[in-house]
Amino acid sequence: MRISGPASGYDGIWRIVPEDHLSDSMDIADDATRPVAKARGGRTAPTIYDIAALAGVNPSTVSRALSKPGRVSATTQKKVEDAAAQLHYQVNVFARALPTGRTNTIGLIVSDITNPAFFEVIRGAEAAAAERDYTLVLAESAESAEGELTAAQRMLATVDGIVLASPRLSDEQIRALAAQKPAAVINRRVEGVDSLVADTDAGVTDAVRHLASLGHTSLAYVAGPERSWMSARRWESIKARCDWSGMSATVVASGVPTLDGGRRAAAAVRASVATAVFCYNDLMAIGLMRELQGAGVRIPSDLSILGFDNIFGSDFTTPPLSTIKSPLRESGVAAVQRILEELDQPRTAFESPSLVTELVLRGSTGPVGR
Amino acid sequence: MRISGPASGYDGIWRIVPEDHLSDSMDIADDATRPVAKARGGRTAPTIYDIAALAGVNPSTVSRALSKPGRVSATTQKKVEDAAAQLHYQVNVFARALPTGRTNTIGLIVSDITNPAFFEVIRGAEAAAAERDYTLVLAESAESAEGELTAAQRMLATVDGIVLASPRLSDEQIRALAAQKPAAVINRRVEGVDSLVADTDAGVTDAVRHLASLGHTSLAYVAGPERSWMSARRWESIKARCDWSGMSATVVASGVPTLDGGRRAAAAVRASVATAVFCYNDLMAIGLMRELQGAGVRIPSDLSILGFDNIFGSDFTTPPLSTIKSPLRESGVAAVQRILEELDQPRTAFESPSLVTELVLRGSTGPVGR
DNA sequence: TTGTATGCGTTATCAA
DNA sequence: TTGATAACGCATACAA
Repeated sequence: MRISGPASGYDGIWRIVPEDHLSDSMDIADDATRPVAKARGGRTAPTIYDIAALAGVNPSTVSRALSKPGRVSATTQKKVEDAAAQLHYQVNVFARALPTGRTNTIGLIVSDITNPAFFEVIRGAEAAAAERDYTLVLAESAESAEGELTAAQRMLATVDGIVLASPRLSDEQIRALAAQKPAAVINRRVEGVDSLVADTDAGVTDAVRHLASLGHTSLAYVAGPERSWMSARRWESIKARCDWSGMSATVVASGVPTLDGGRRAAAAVRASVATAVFCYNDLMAIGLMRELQGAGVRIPSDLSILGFDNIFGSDFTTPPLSTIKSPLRESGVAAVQRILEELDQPRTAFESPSLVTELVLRGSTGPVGR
Repeated sequence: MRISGPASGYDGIWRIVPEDHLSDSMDIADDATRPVAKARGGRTAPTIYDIAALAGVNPSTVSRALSKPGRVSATTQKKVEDAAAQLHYQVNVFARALPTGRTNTIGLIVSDITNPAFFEVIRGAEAAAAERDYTLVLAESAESAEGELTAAQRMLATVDGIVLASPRLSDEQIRALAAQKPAAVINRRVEGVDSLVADTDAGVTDAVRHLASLGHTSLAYVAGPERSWMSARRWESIKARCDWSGMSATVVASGVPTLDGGRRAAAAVRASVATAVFCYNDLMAIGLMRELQGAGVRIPSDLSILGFDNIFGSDFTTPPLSTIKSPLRESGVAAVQRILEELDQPRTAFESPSLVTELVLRGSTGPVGR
């Protein structure tokens, strides 16, 4: 059991501060030396008491003026704002969080911070949060369900709501998390929890049709992690489409959704009869392609390869990777917007936005060889 | 001027939560439903008062037992810990930060969260922070000096120390920041501020020697942002080495340190007489290479290209990029360790660790053509 | 070693 | 509309 104390005060949290989109409303650029609470020089930050004294009103009035505009007369509102500006007042987030429990912060947990697939999810979520003056809080679970749960649990103590991107947790665990604070899940459907899931069928249908037109009749799927809901969905979608088209499809391997996972699937892929292979994501597709090319396999003439997501770098390869693009940014935006909605008025009905995938044809797919 | 209030409560901060390295000391994996402060169900988190009541001691004793081990008798220490464990107690970070001003948090500002070059800096910094039970806080400045200053300024209010990676700020601004709380700078030398800078000469020397042995006599350098201290350093290093070797070297362009910045430098590179070109970073090198290849230039037979950093994806290209690897992770680790040192005992002398670059030869460099 | 009392900066409740 | 005052949870100076 974890207890507090210096040796366990670490809550495993990183934070990221993007450029302030409200910069037009500030002028601190010429003054990097105004006081910060408990700063080095011993100077202390101005409080609402200082503002109150300067404006000639009560501190509680200052609090109202600054946090609940409209609950105070126009004249005192101005007096307070002027005084606050003059003192370079900045609210103490700790003091505010203490009585309210609110931090104007939303958590986002991704499984791997170095996976470019999450770039856009993060940026989308950040933009949606910033739009409403909220702060985004990221978590990395290192592809481990256990790490994910502890990260989420800790995060929950300091955020107003939480977004889980491609979680590895069980449905039950996710529901338990969602019971505590507003939550949303990306890339996975969980009964009873607001879920943002892209329609993979659209992209897969186009991809299979494309492969069929190229003469392929035997496909393979290099699966992602066993616990990945989305990996299962992608396989289902591929299988269904192949059945419909009269093509054969098999799962050849399963592993970590990284470059290395893709490399390790190379042997199994070569052993199969497939002439075209889908990979769970672009990272695996690139790893597979490079491993195969190293062994003399020509892409796409000997084998066609397709990925999912369309990440940074997927067009660096030779040939550039054909892939099924996911609405990553849109998912991040929608998830945060949903949390914000719940925060504004709890218990409103969730209406999932339409999120569609799209086939991006580049060079790694071609006519069936020989 | 910025004032507090709901419409401006956003402090532009994201947070990232990595897997907890202390997971062996906890057992919450089977219990995702214990109370969180101000949770949905209305349940409230246990406080030191609850622990005090259960252990039969005073709350202040609980506080001491949990935050300053050794200042309390062994028996009460155990009583308190047991009670805390039984209640699943988790310290309220806001309440702790209020009187102390300490958050056990260290800030890190990078210019672009999607630049893979920062992956290792981030992971290194995170690891060093986690090692000491500190939390890492990230900031993105979007390559803008102004955004960087506001991000840093805000971050300063909630962290114990700050790390600036490749900052675009002026030396003066950086010093002003460092005057407020412990600070460290990565990839740049700032007088009066602890700086972590890799020795570029080592890698450059090897690279120029390598190019000379391949018959090159005329080099070019595609510079990074004008305000980039490191870009200037790299150019100096290249120029000095070329002078020494009797080779000519020119700066052909300057721009944003991204794929696009590299692409835009293509025309200038073609117009130059150089047969080998260094780029400020791998991102630019890849952008340049792809743009050139699209125009029919063969790499490396028509032109040799070198990058800096050795980022994710730099080996995806054809040919794979030759580059000068930077000690990214080590820089992140060292910067955080330095901050921690300052926090432990202020005003200790700073001893910079040795950080060396290294030439990584791949396929983008070859014998001078024709 | 432990208990008492007070402060940290803000919000919220209640009167005026 | 505004002012006085009591939480919020923890740390700490001081007293015992």
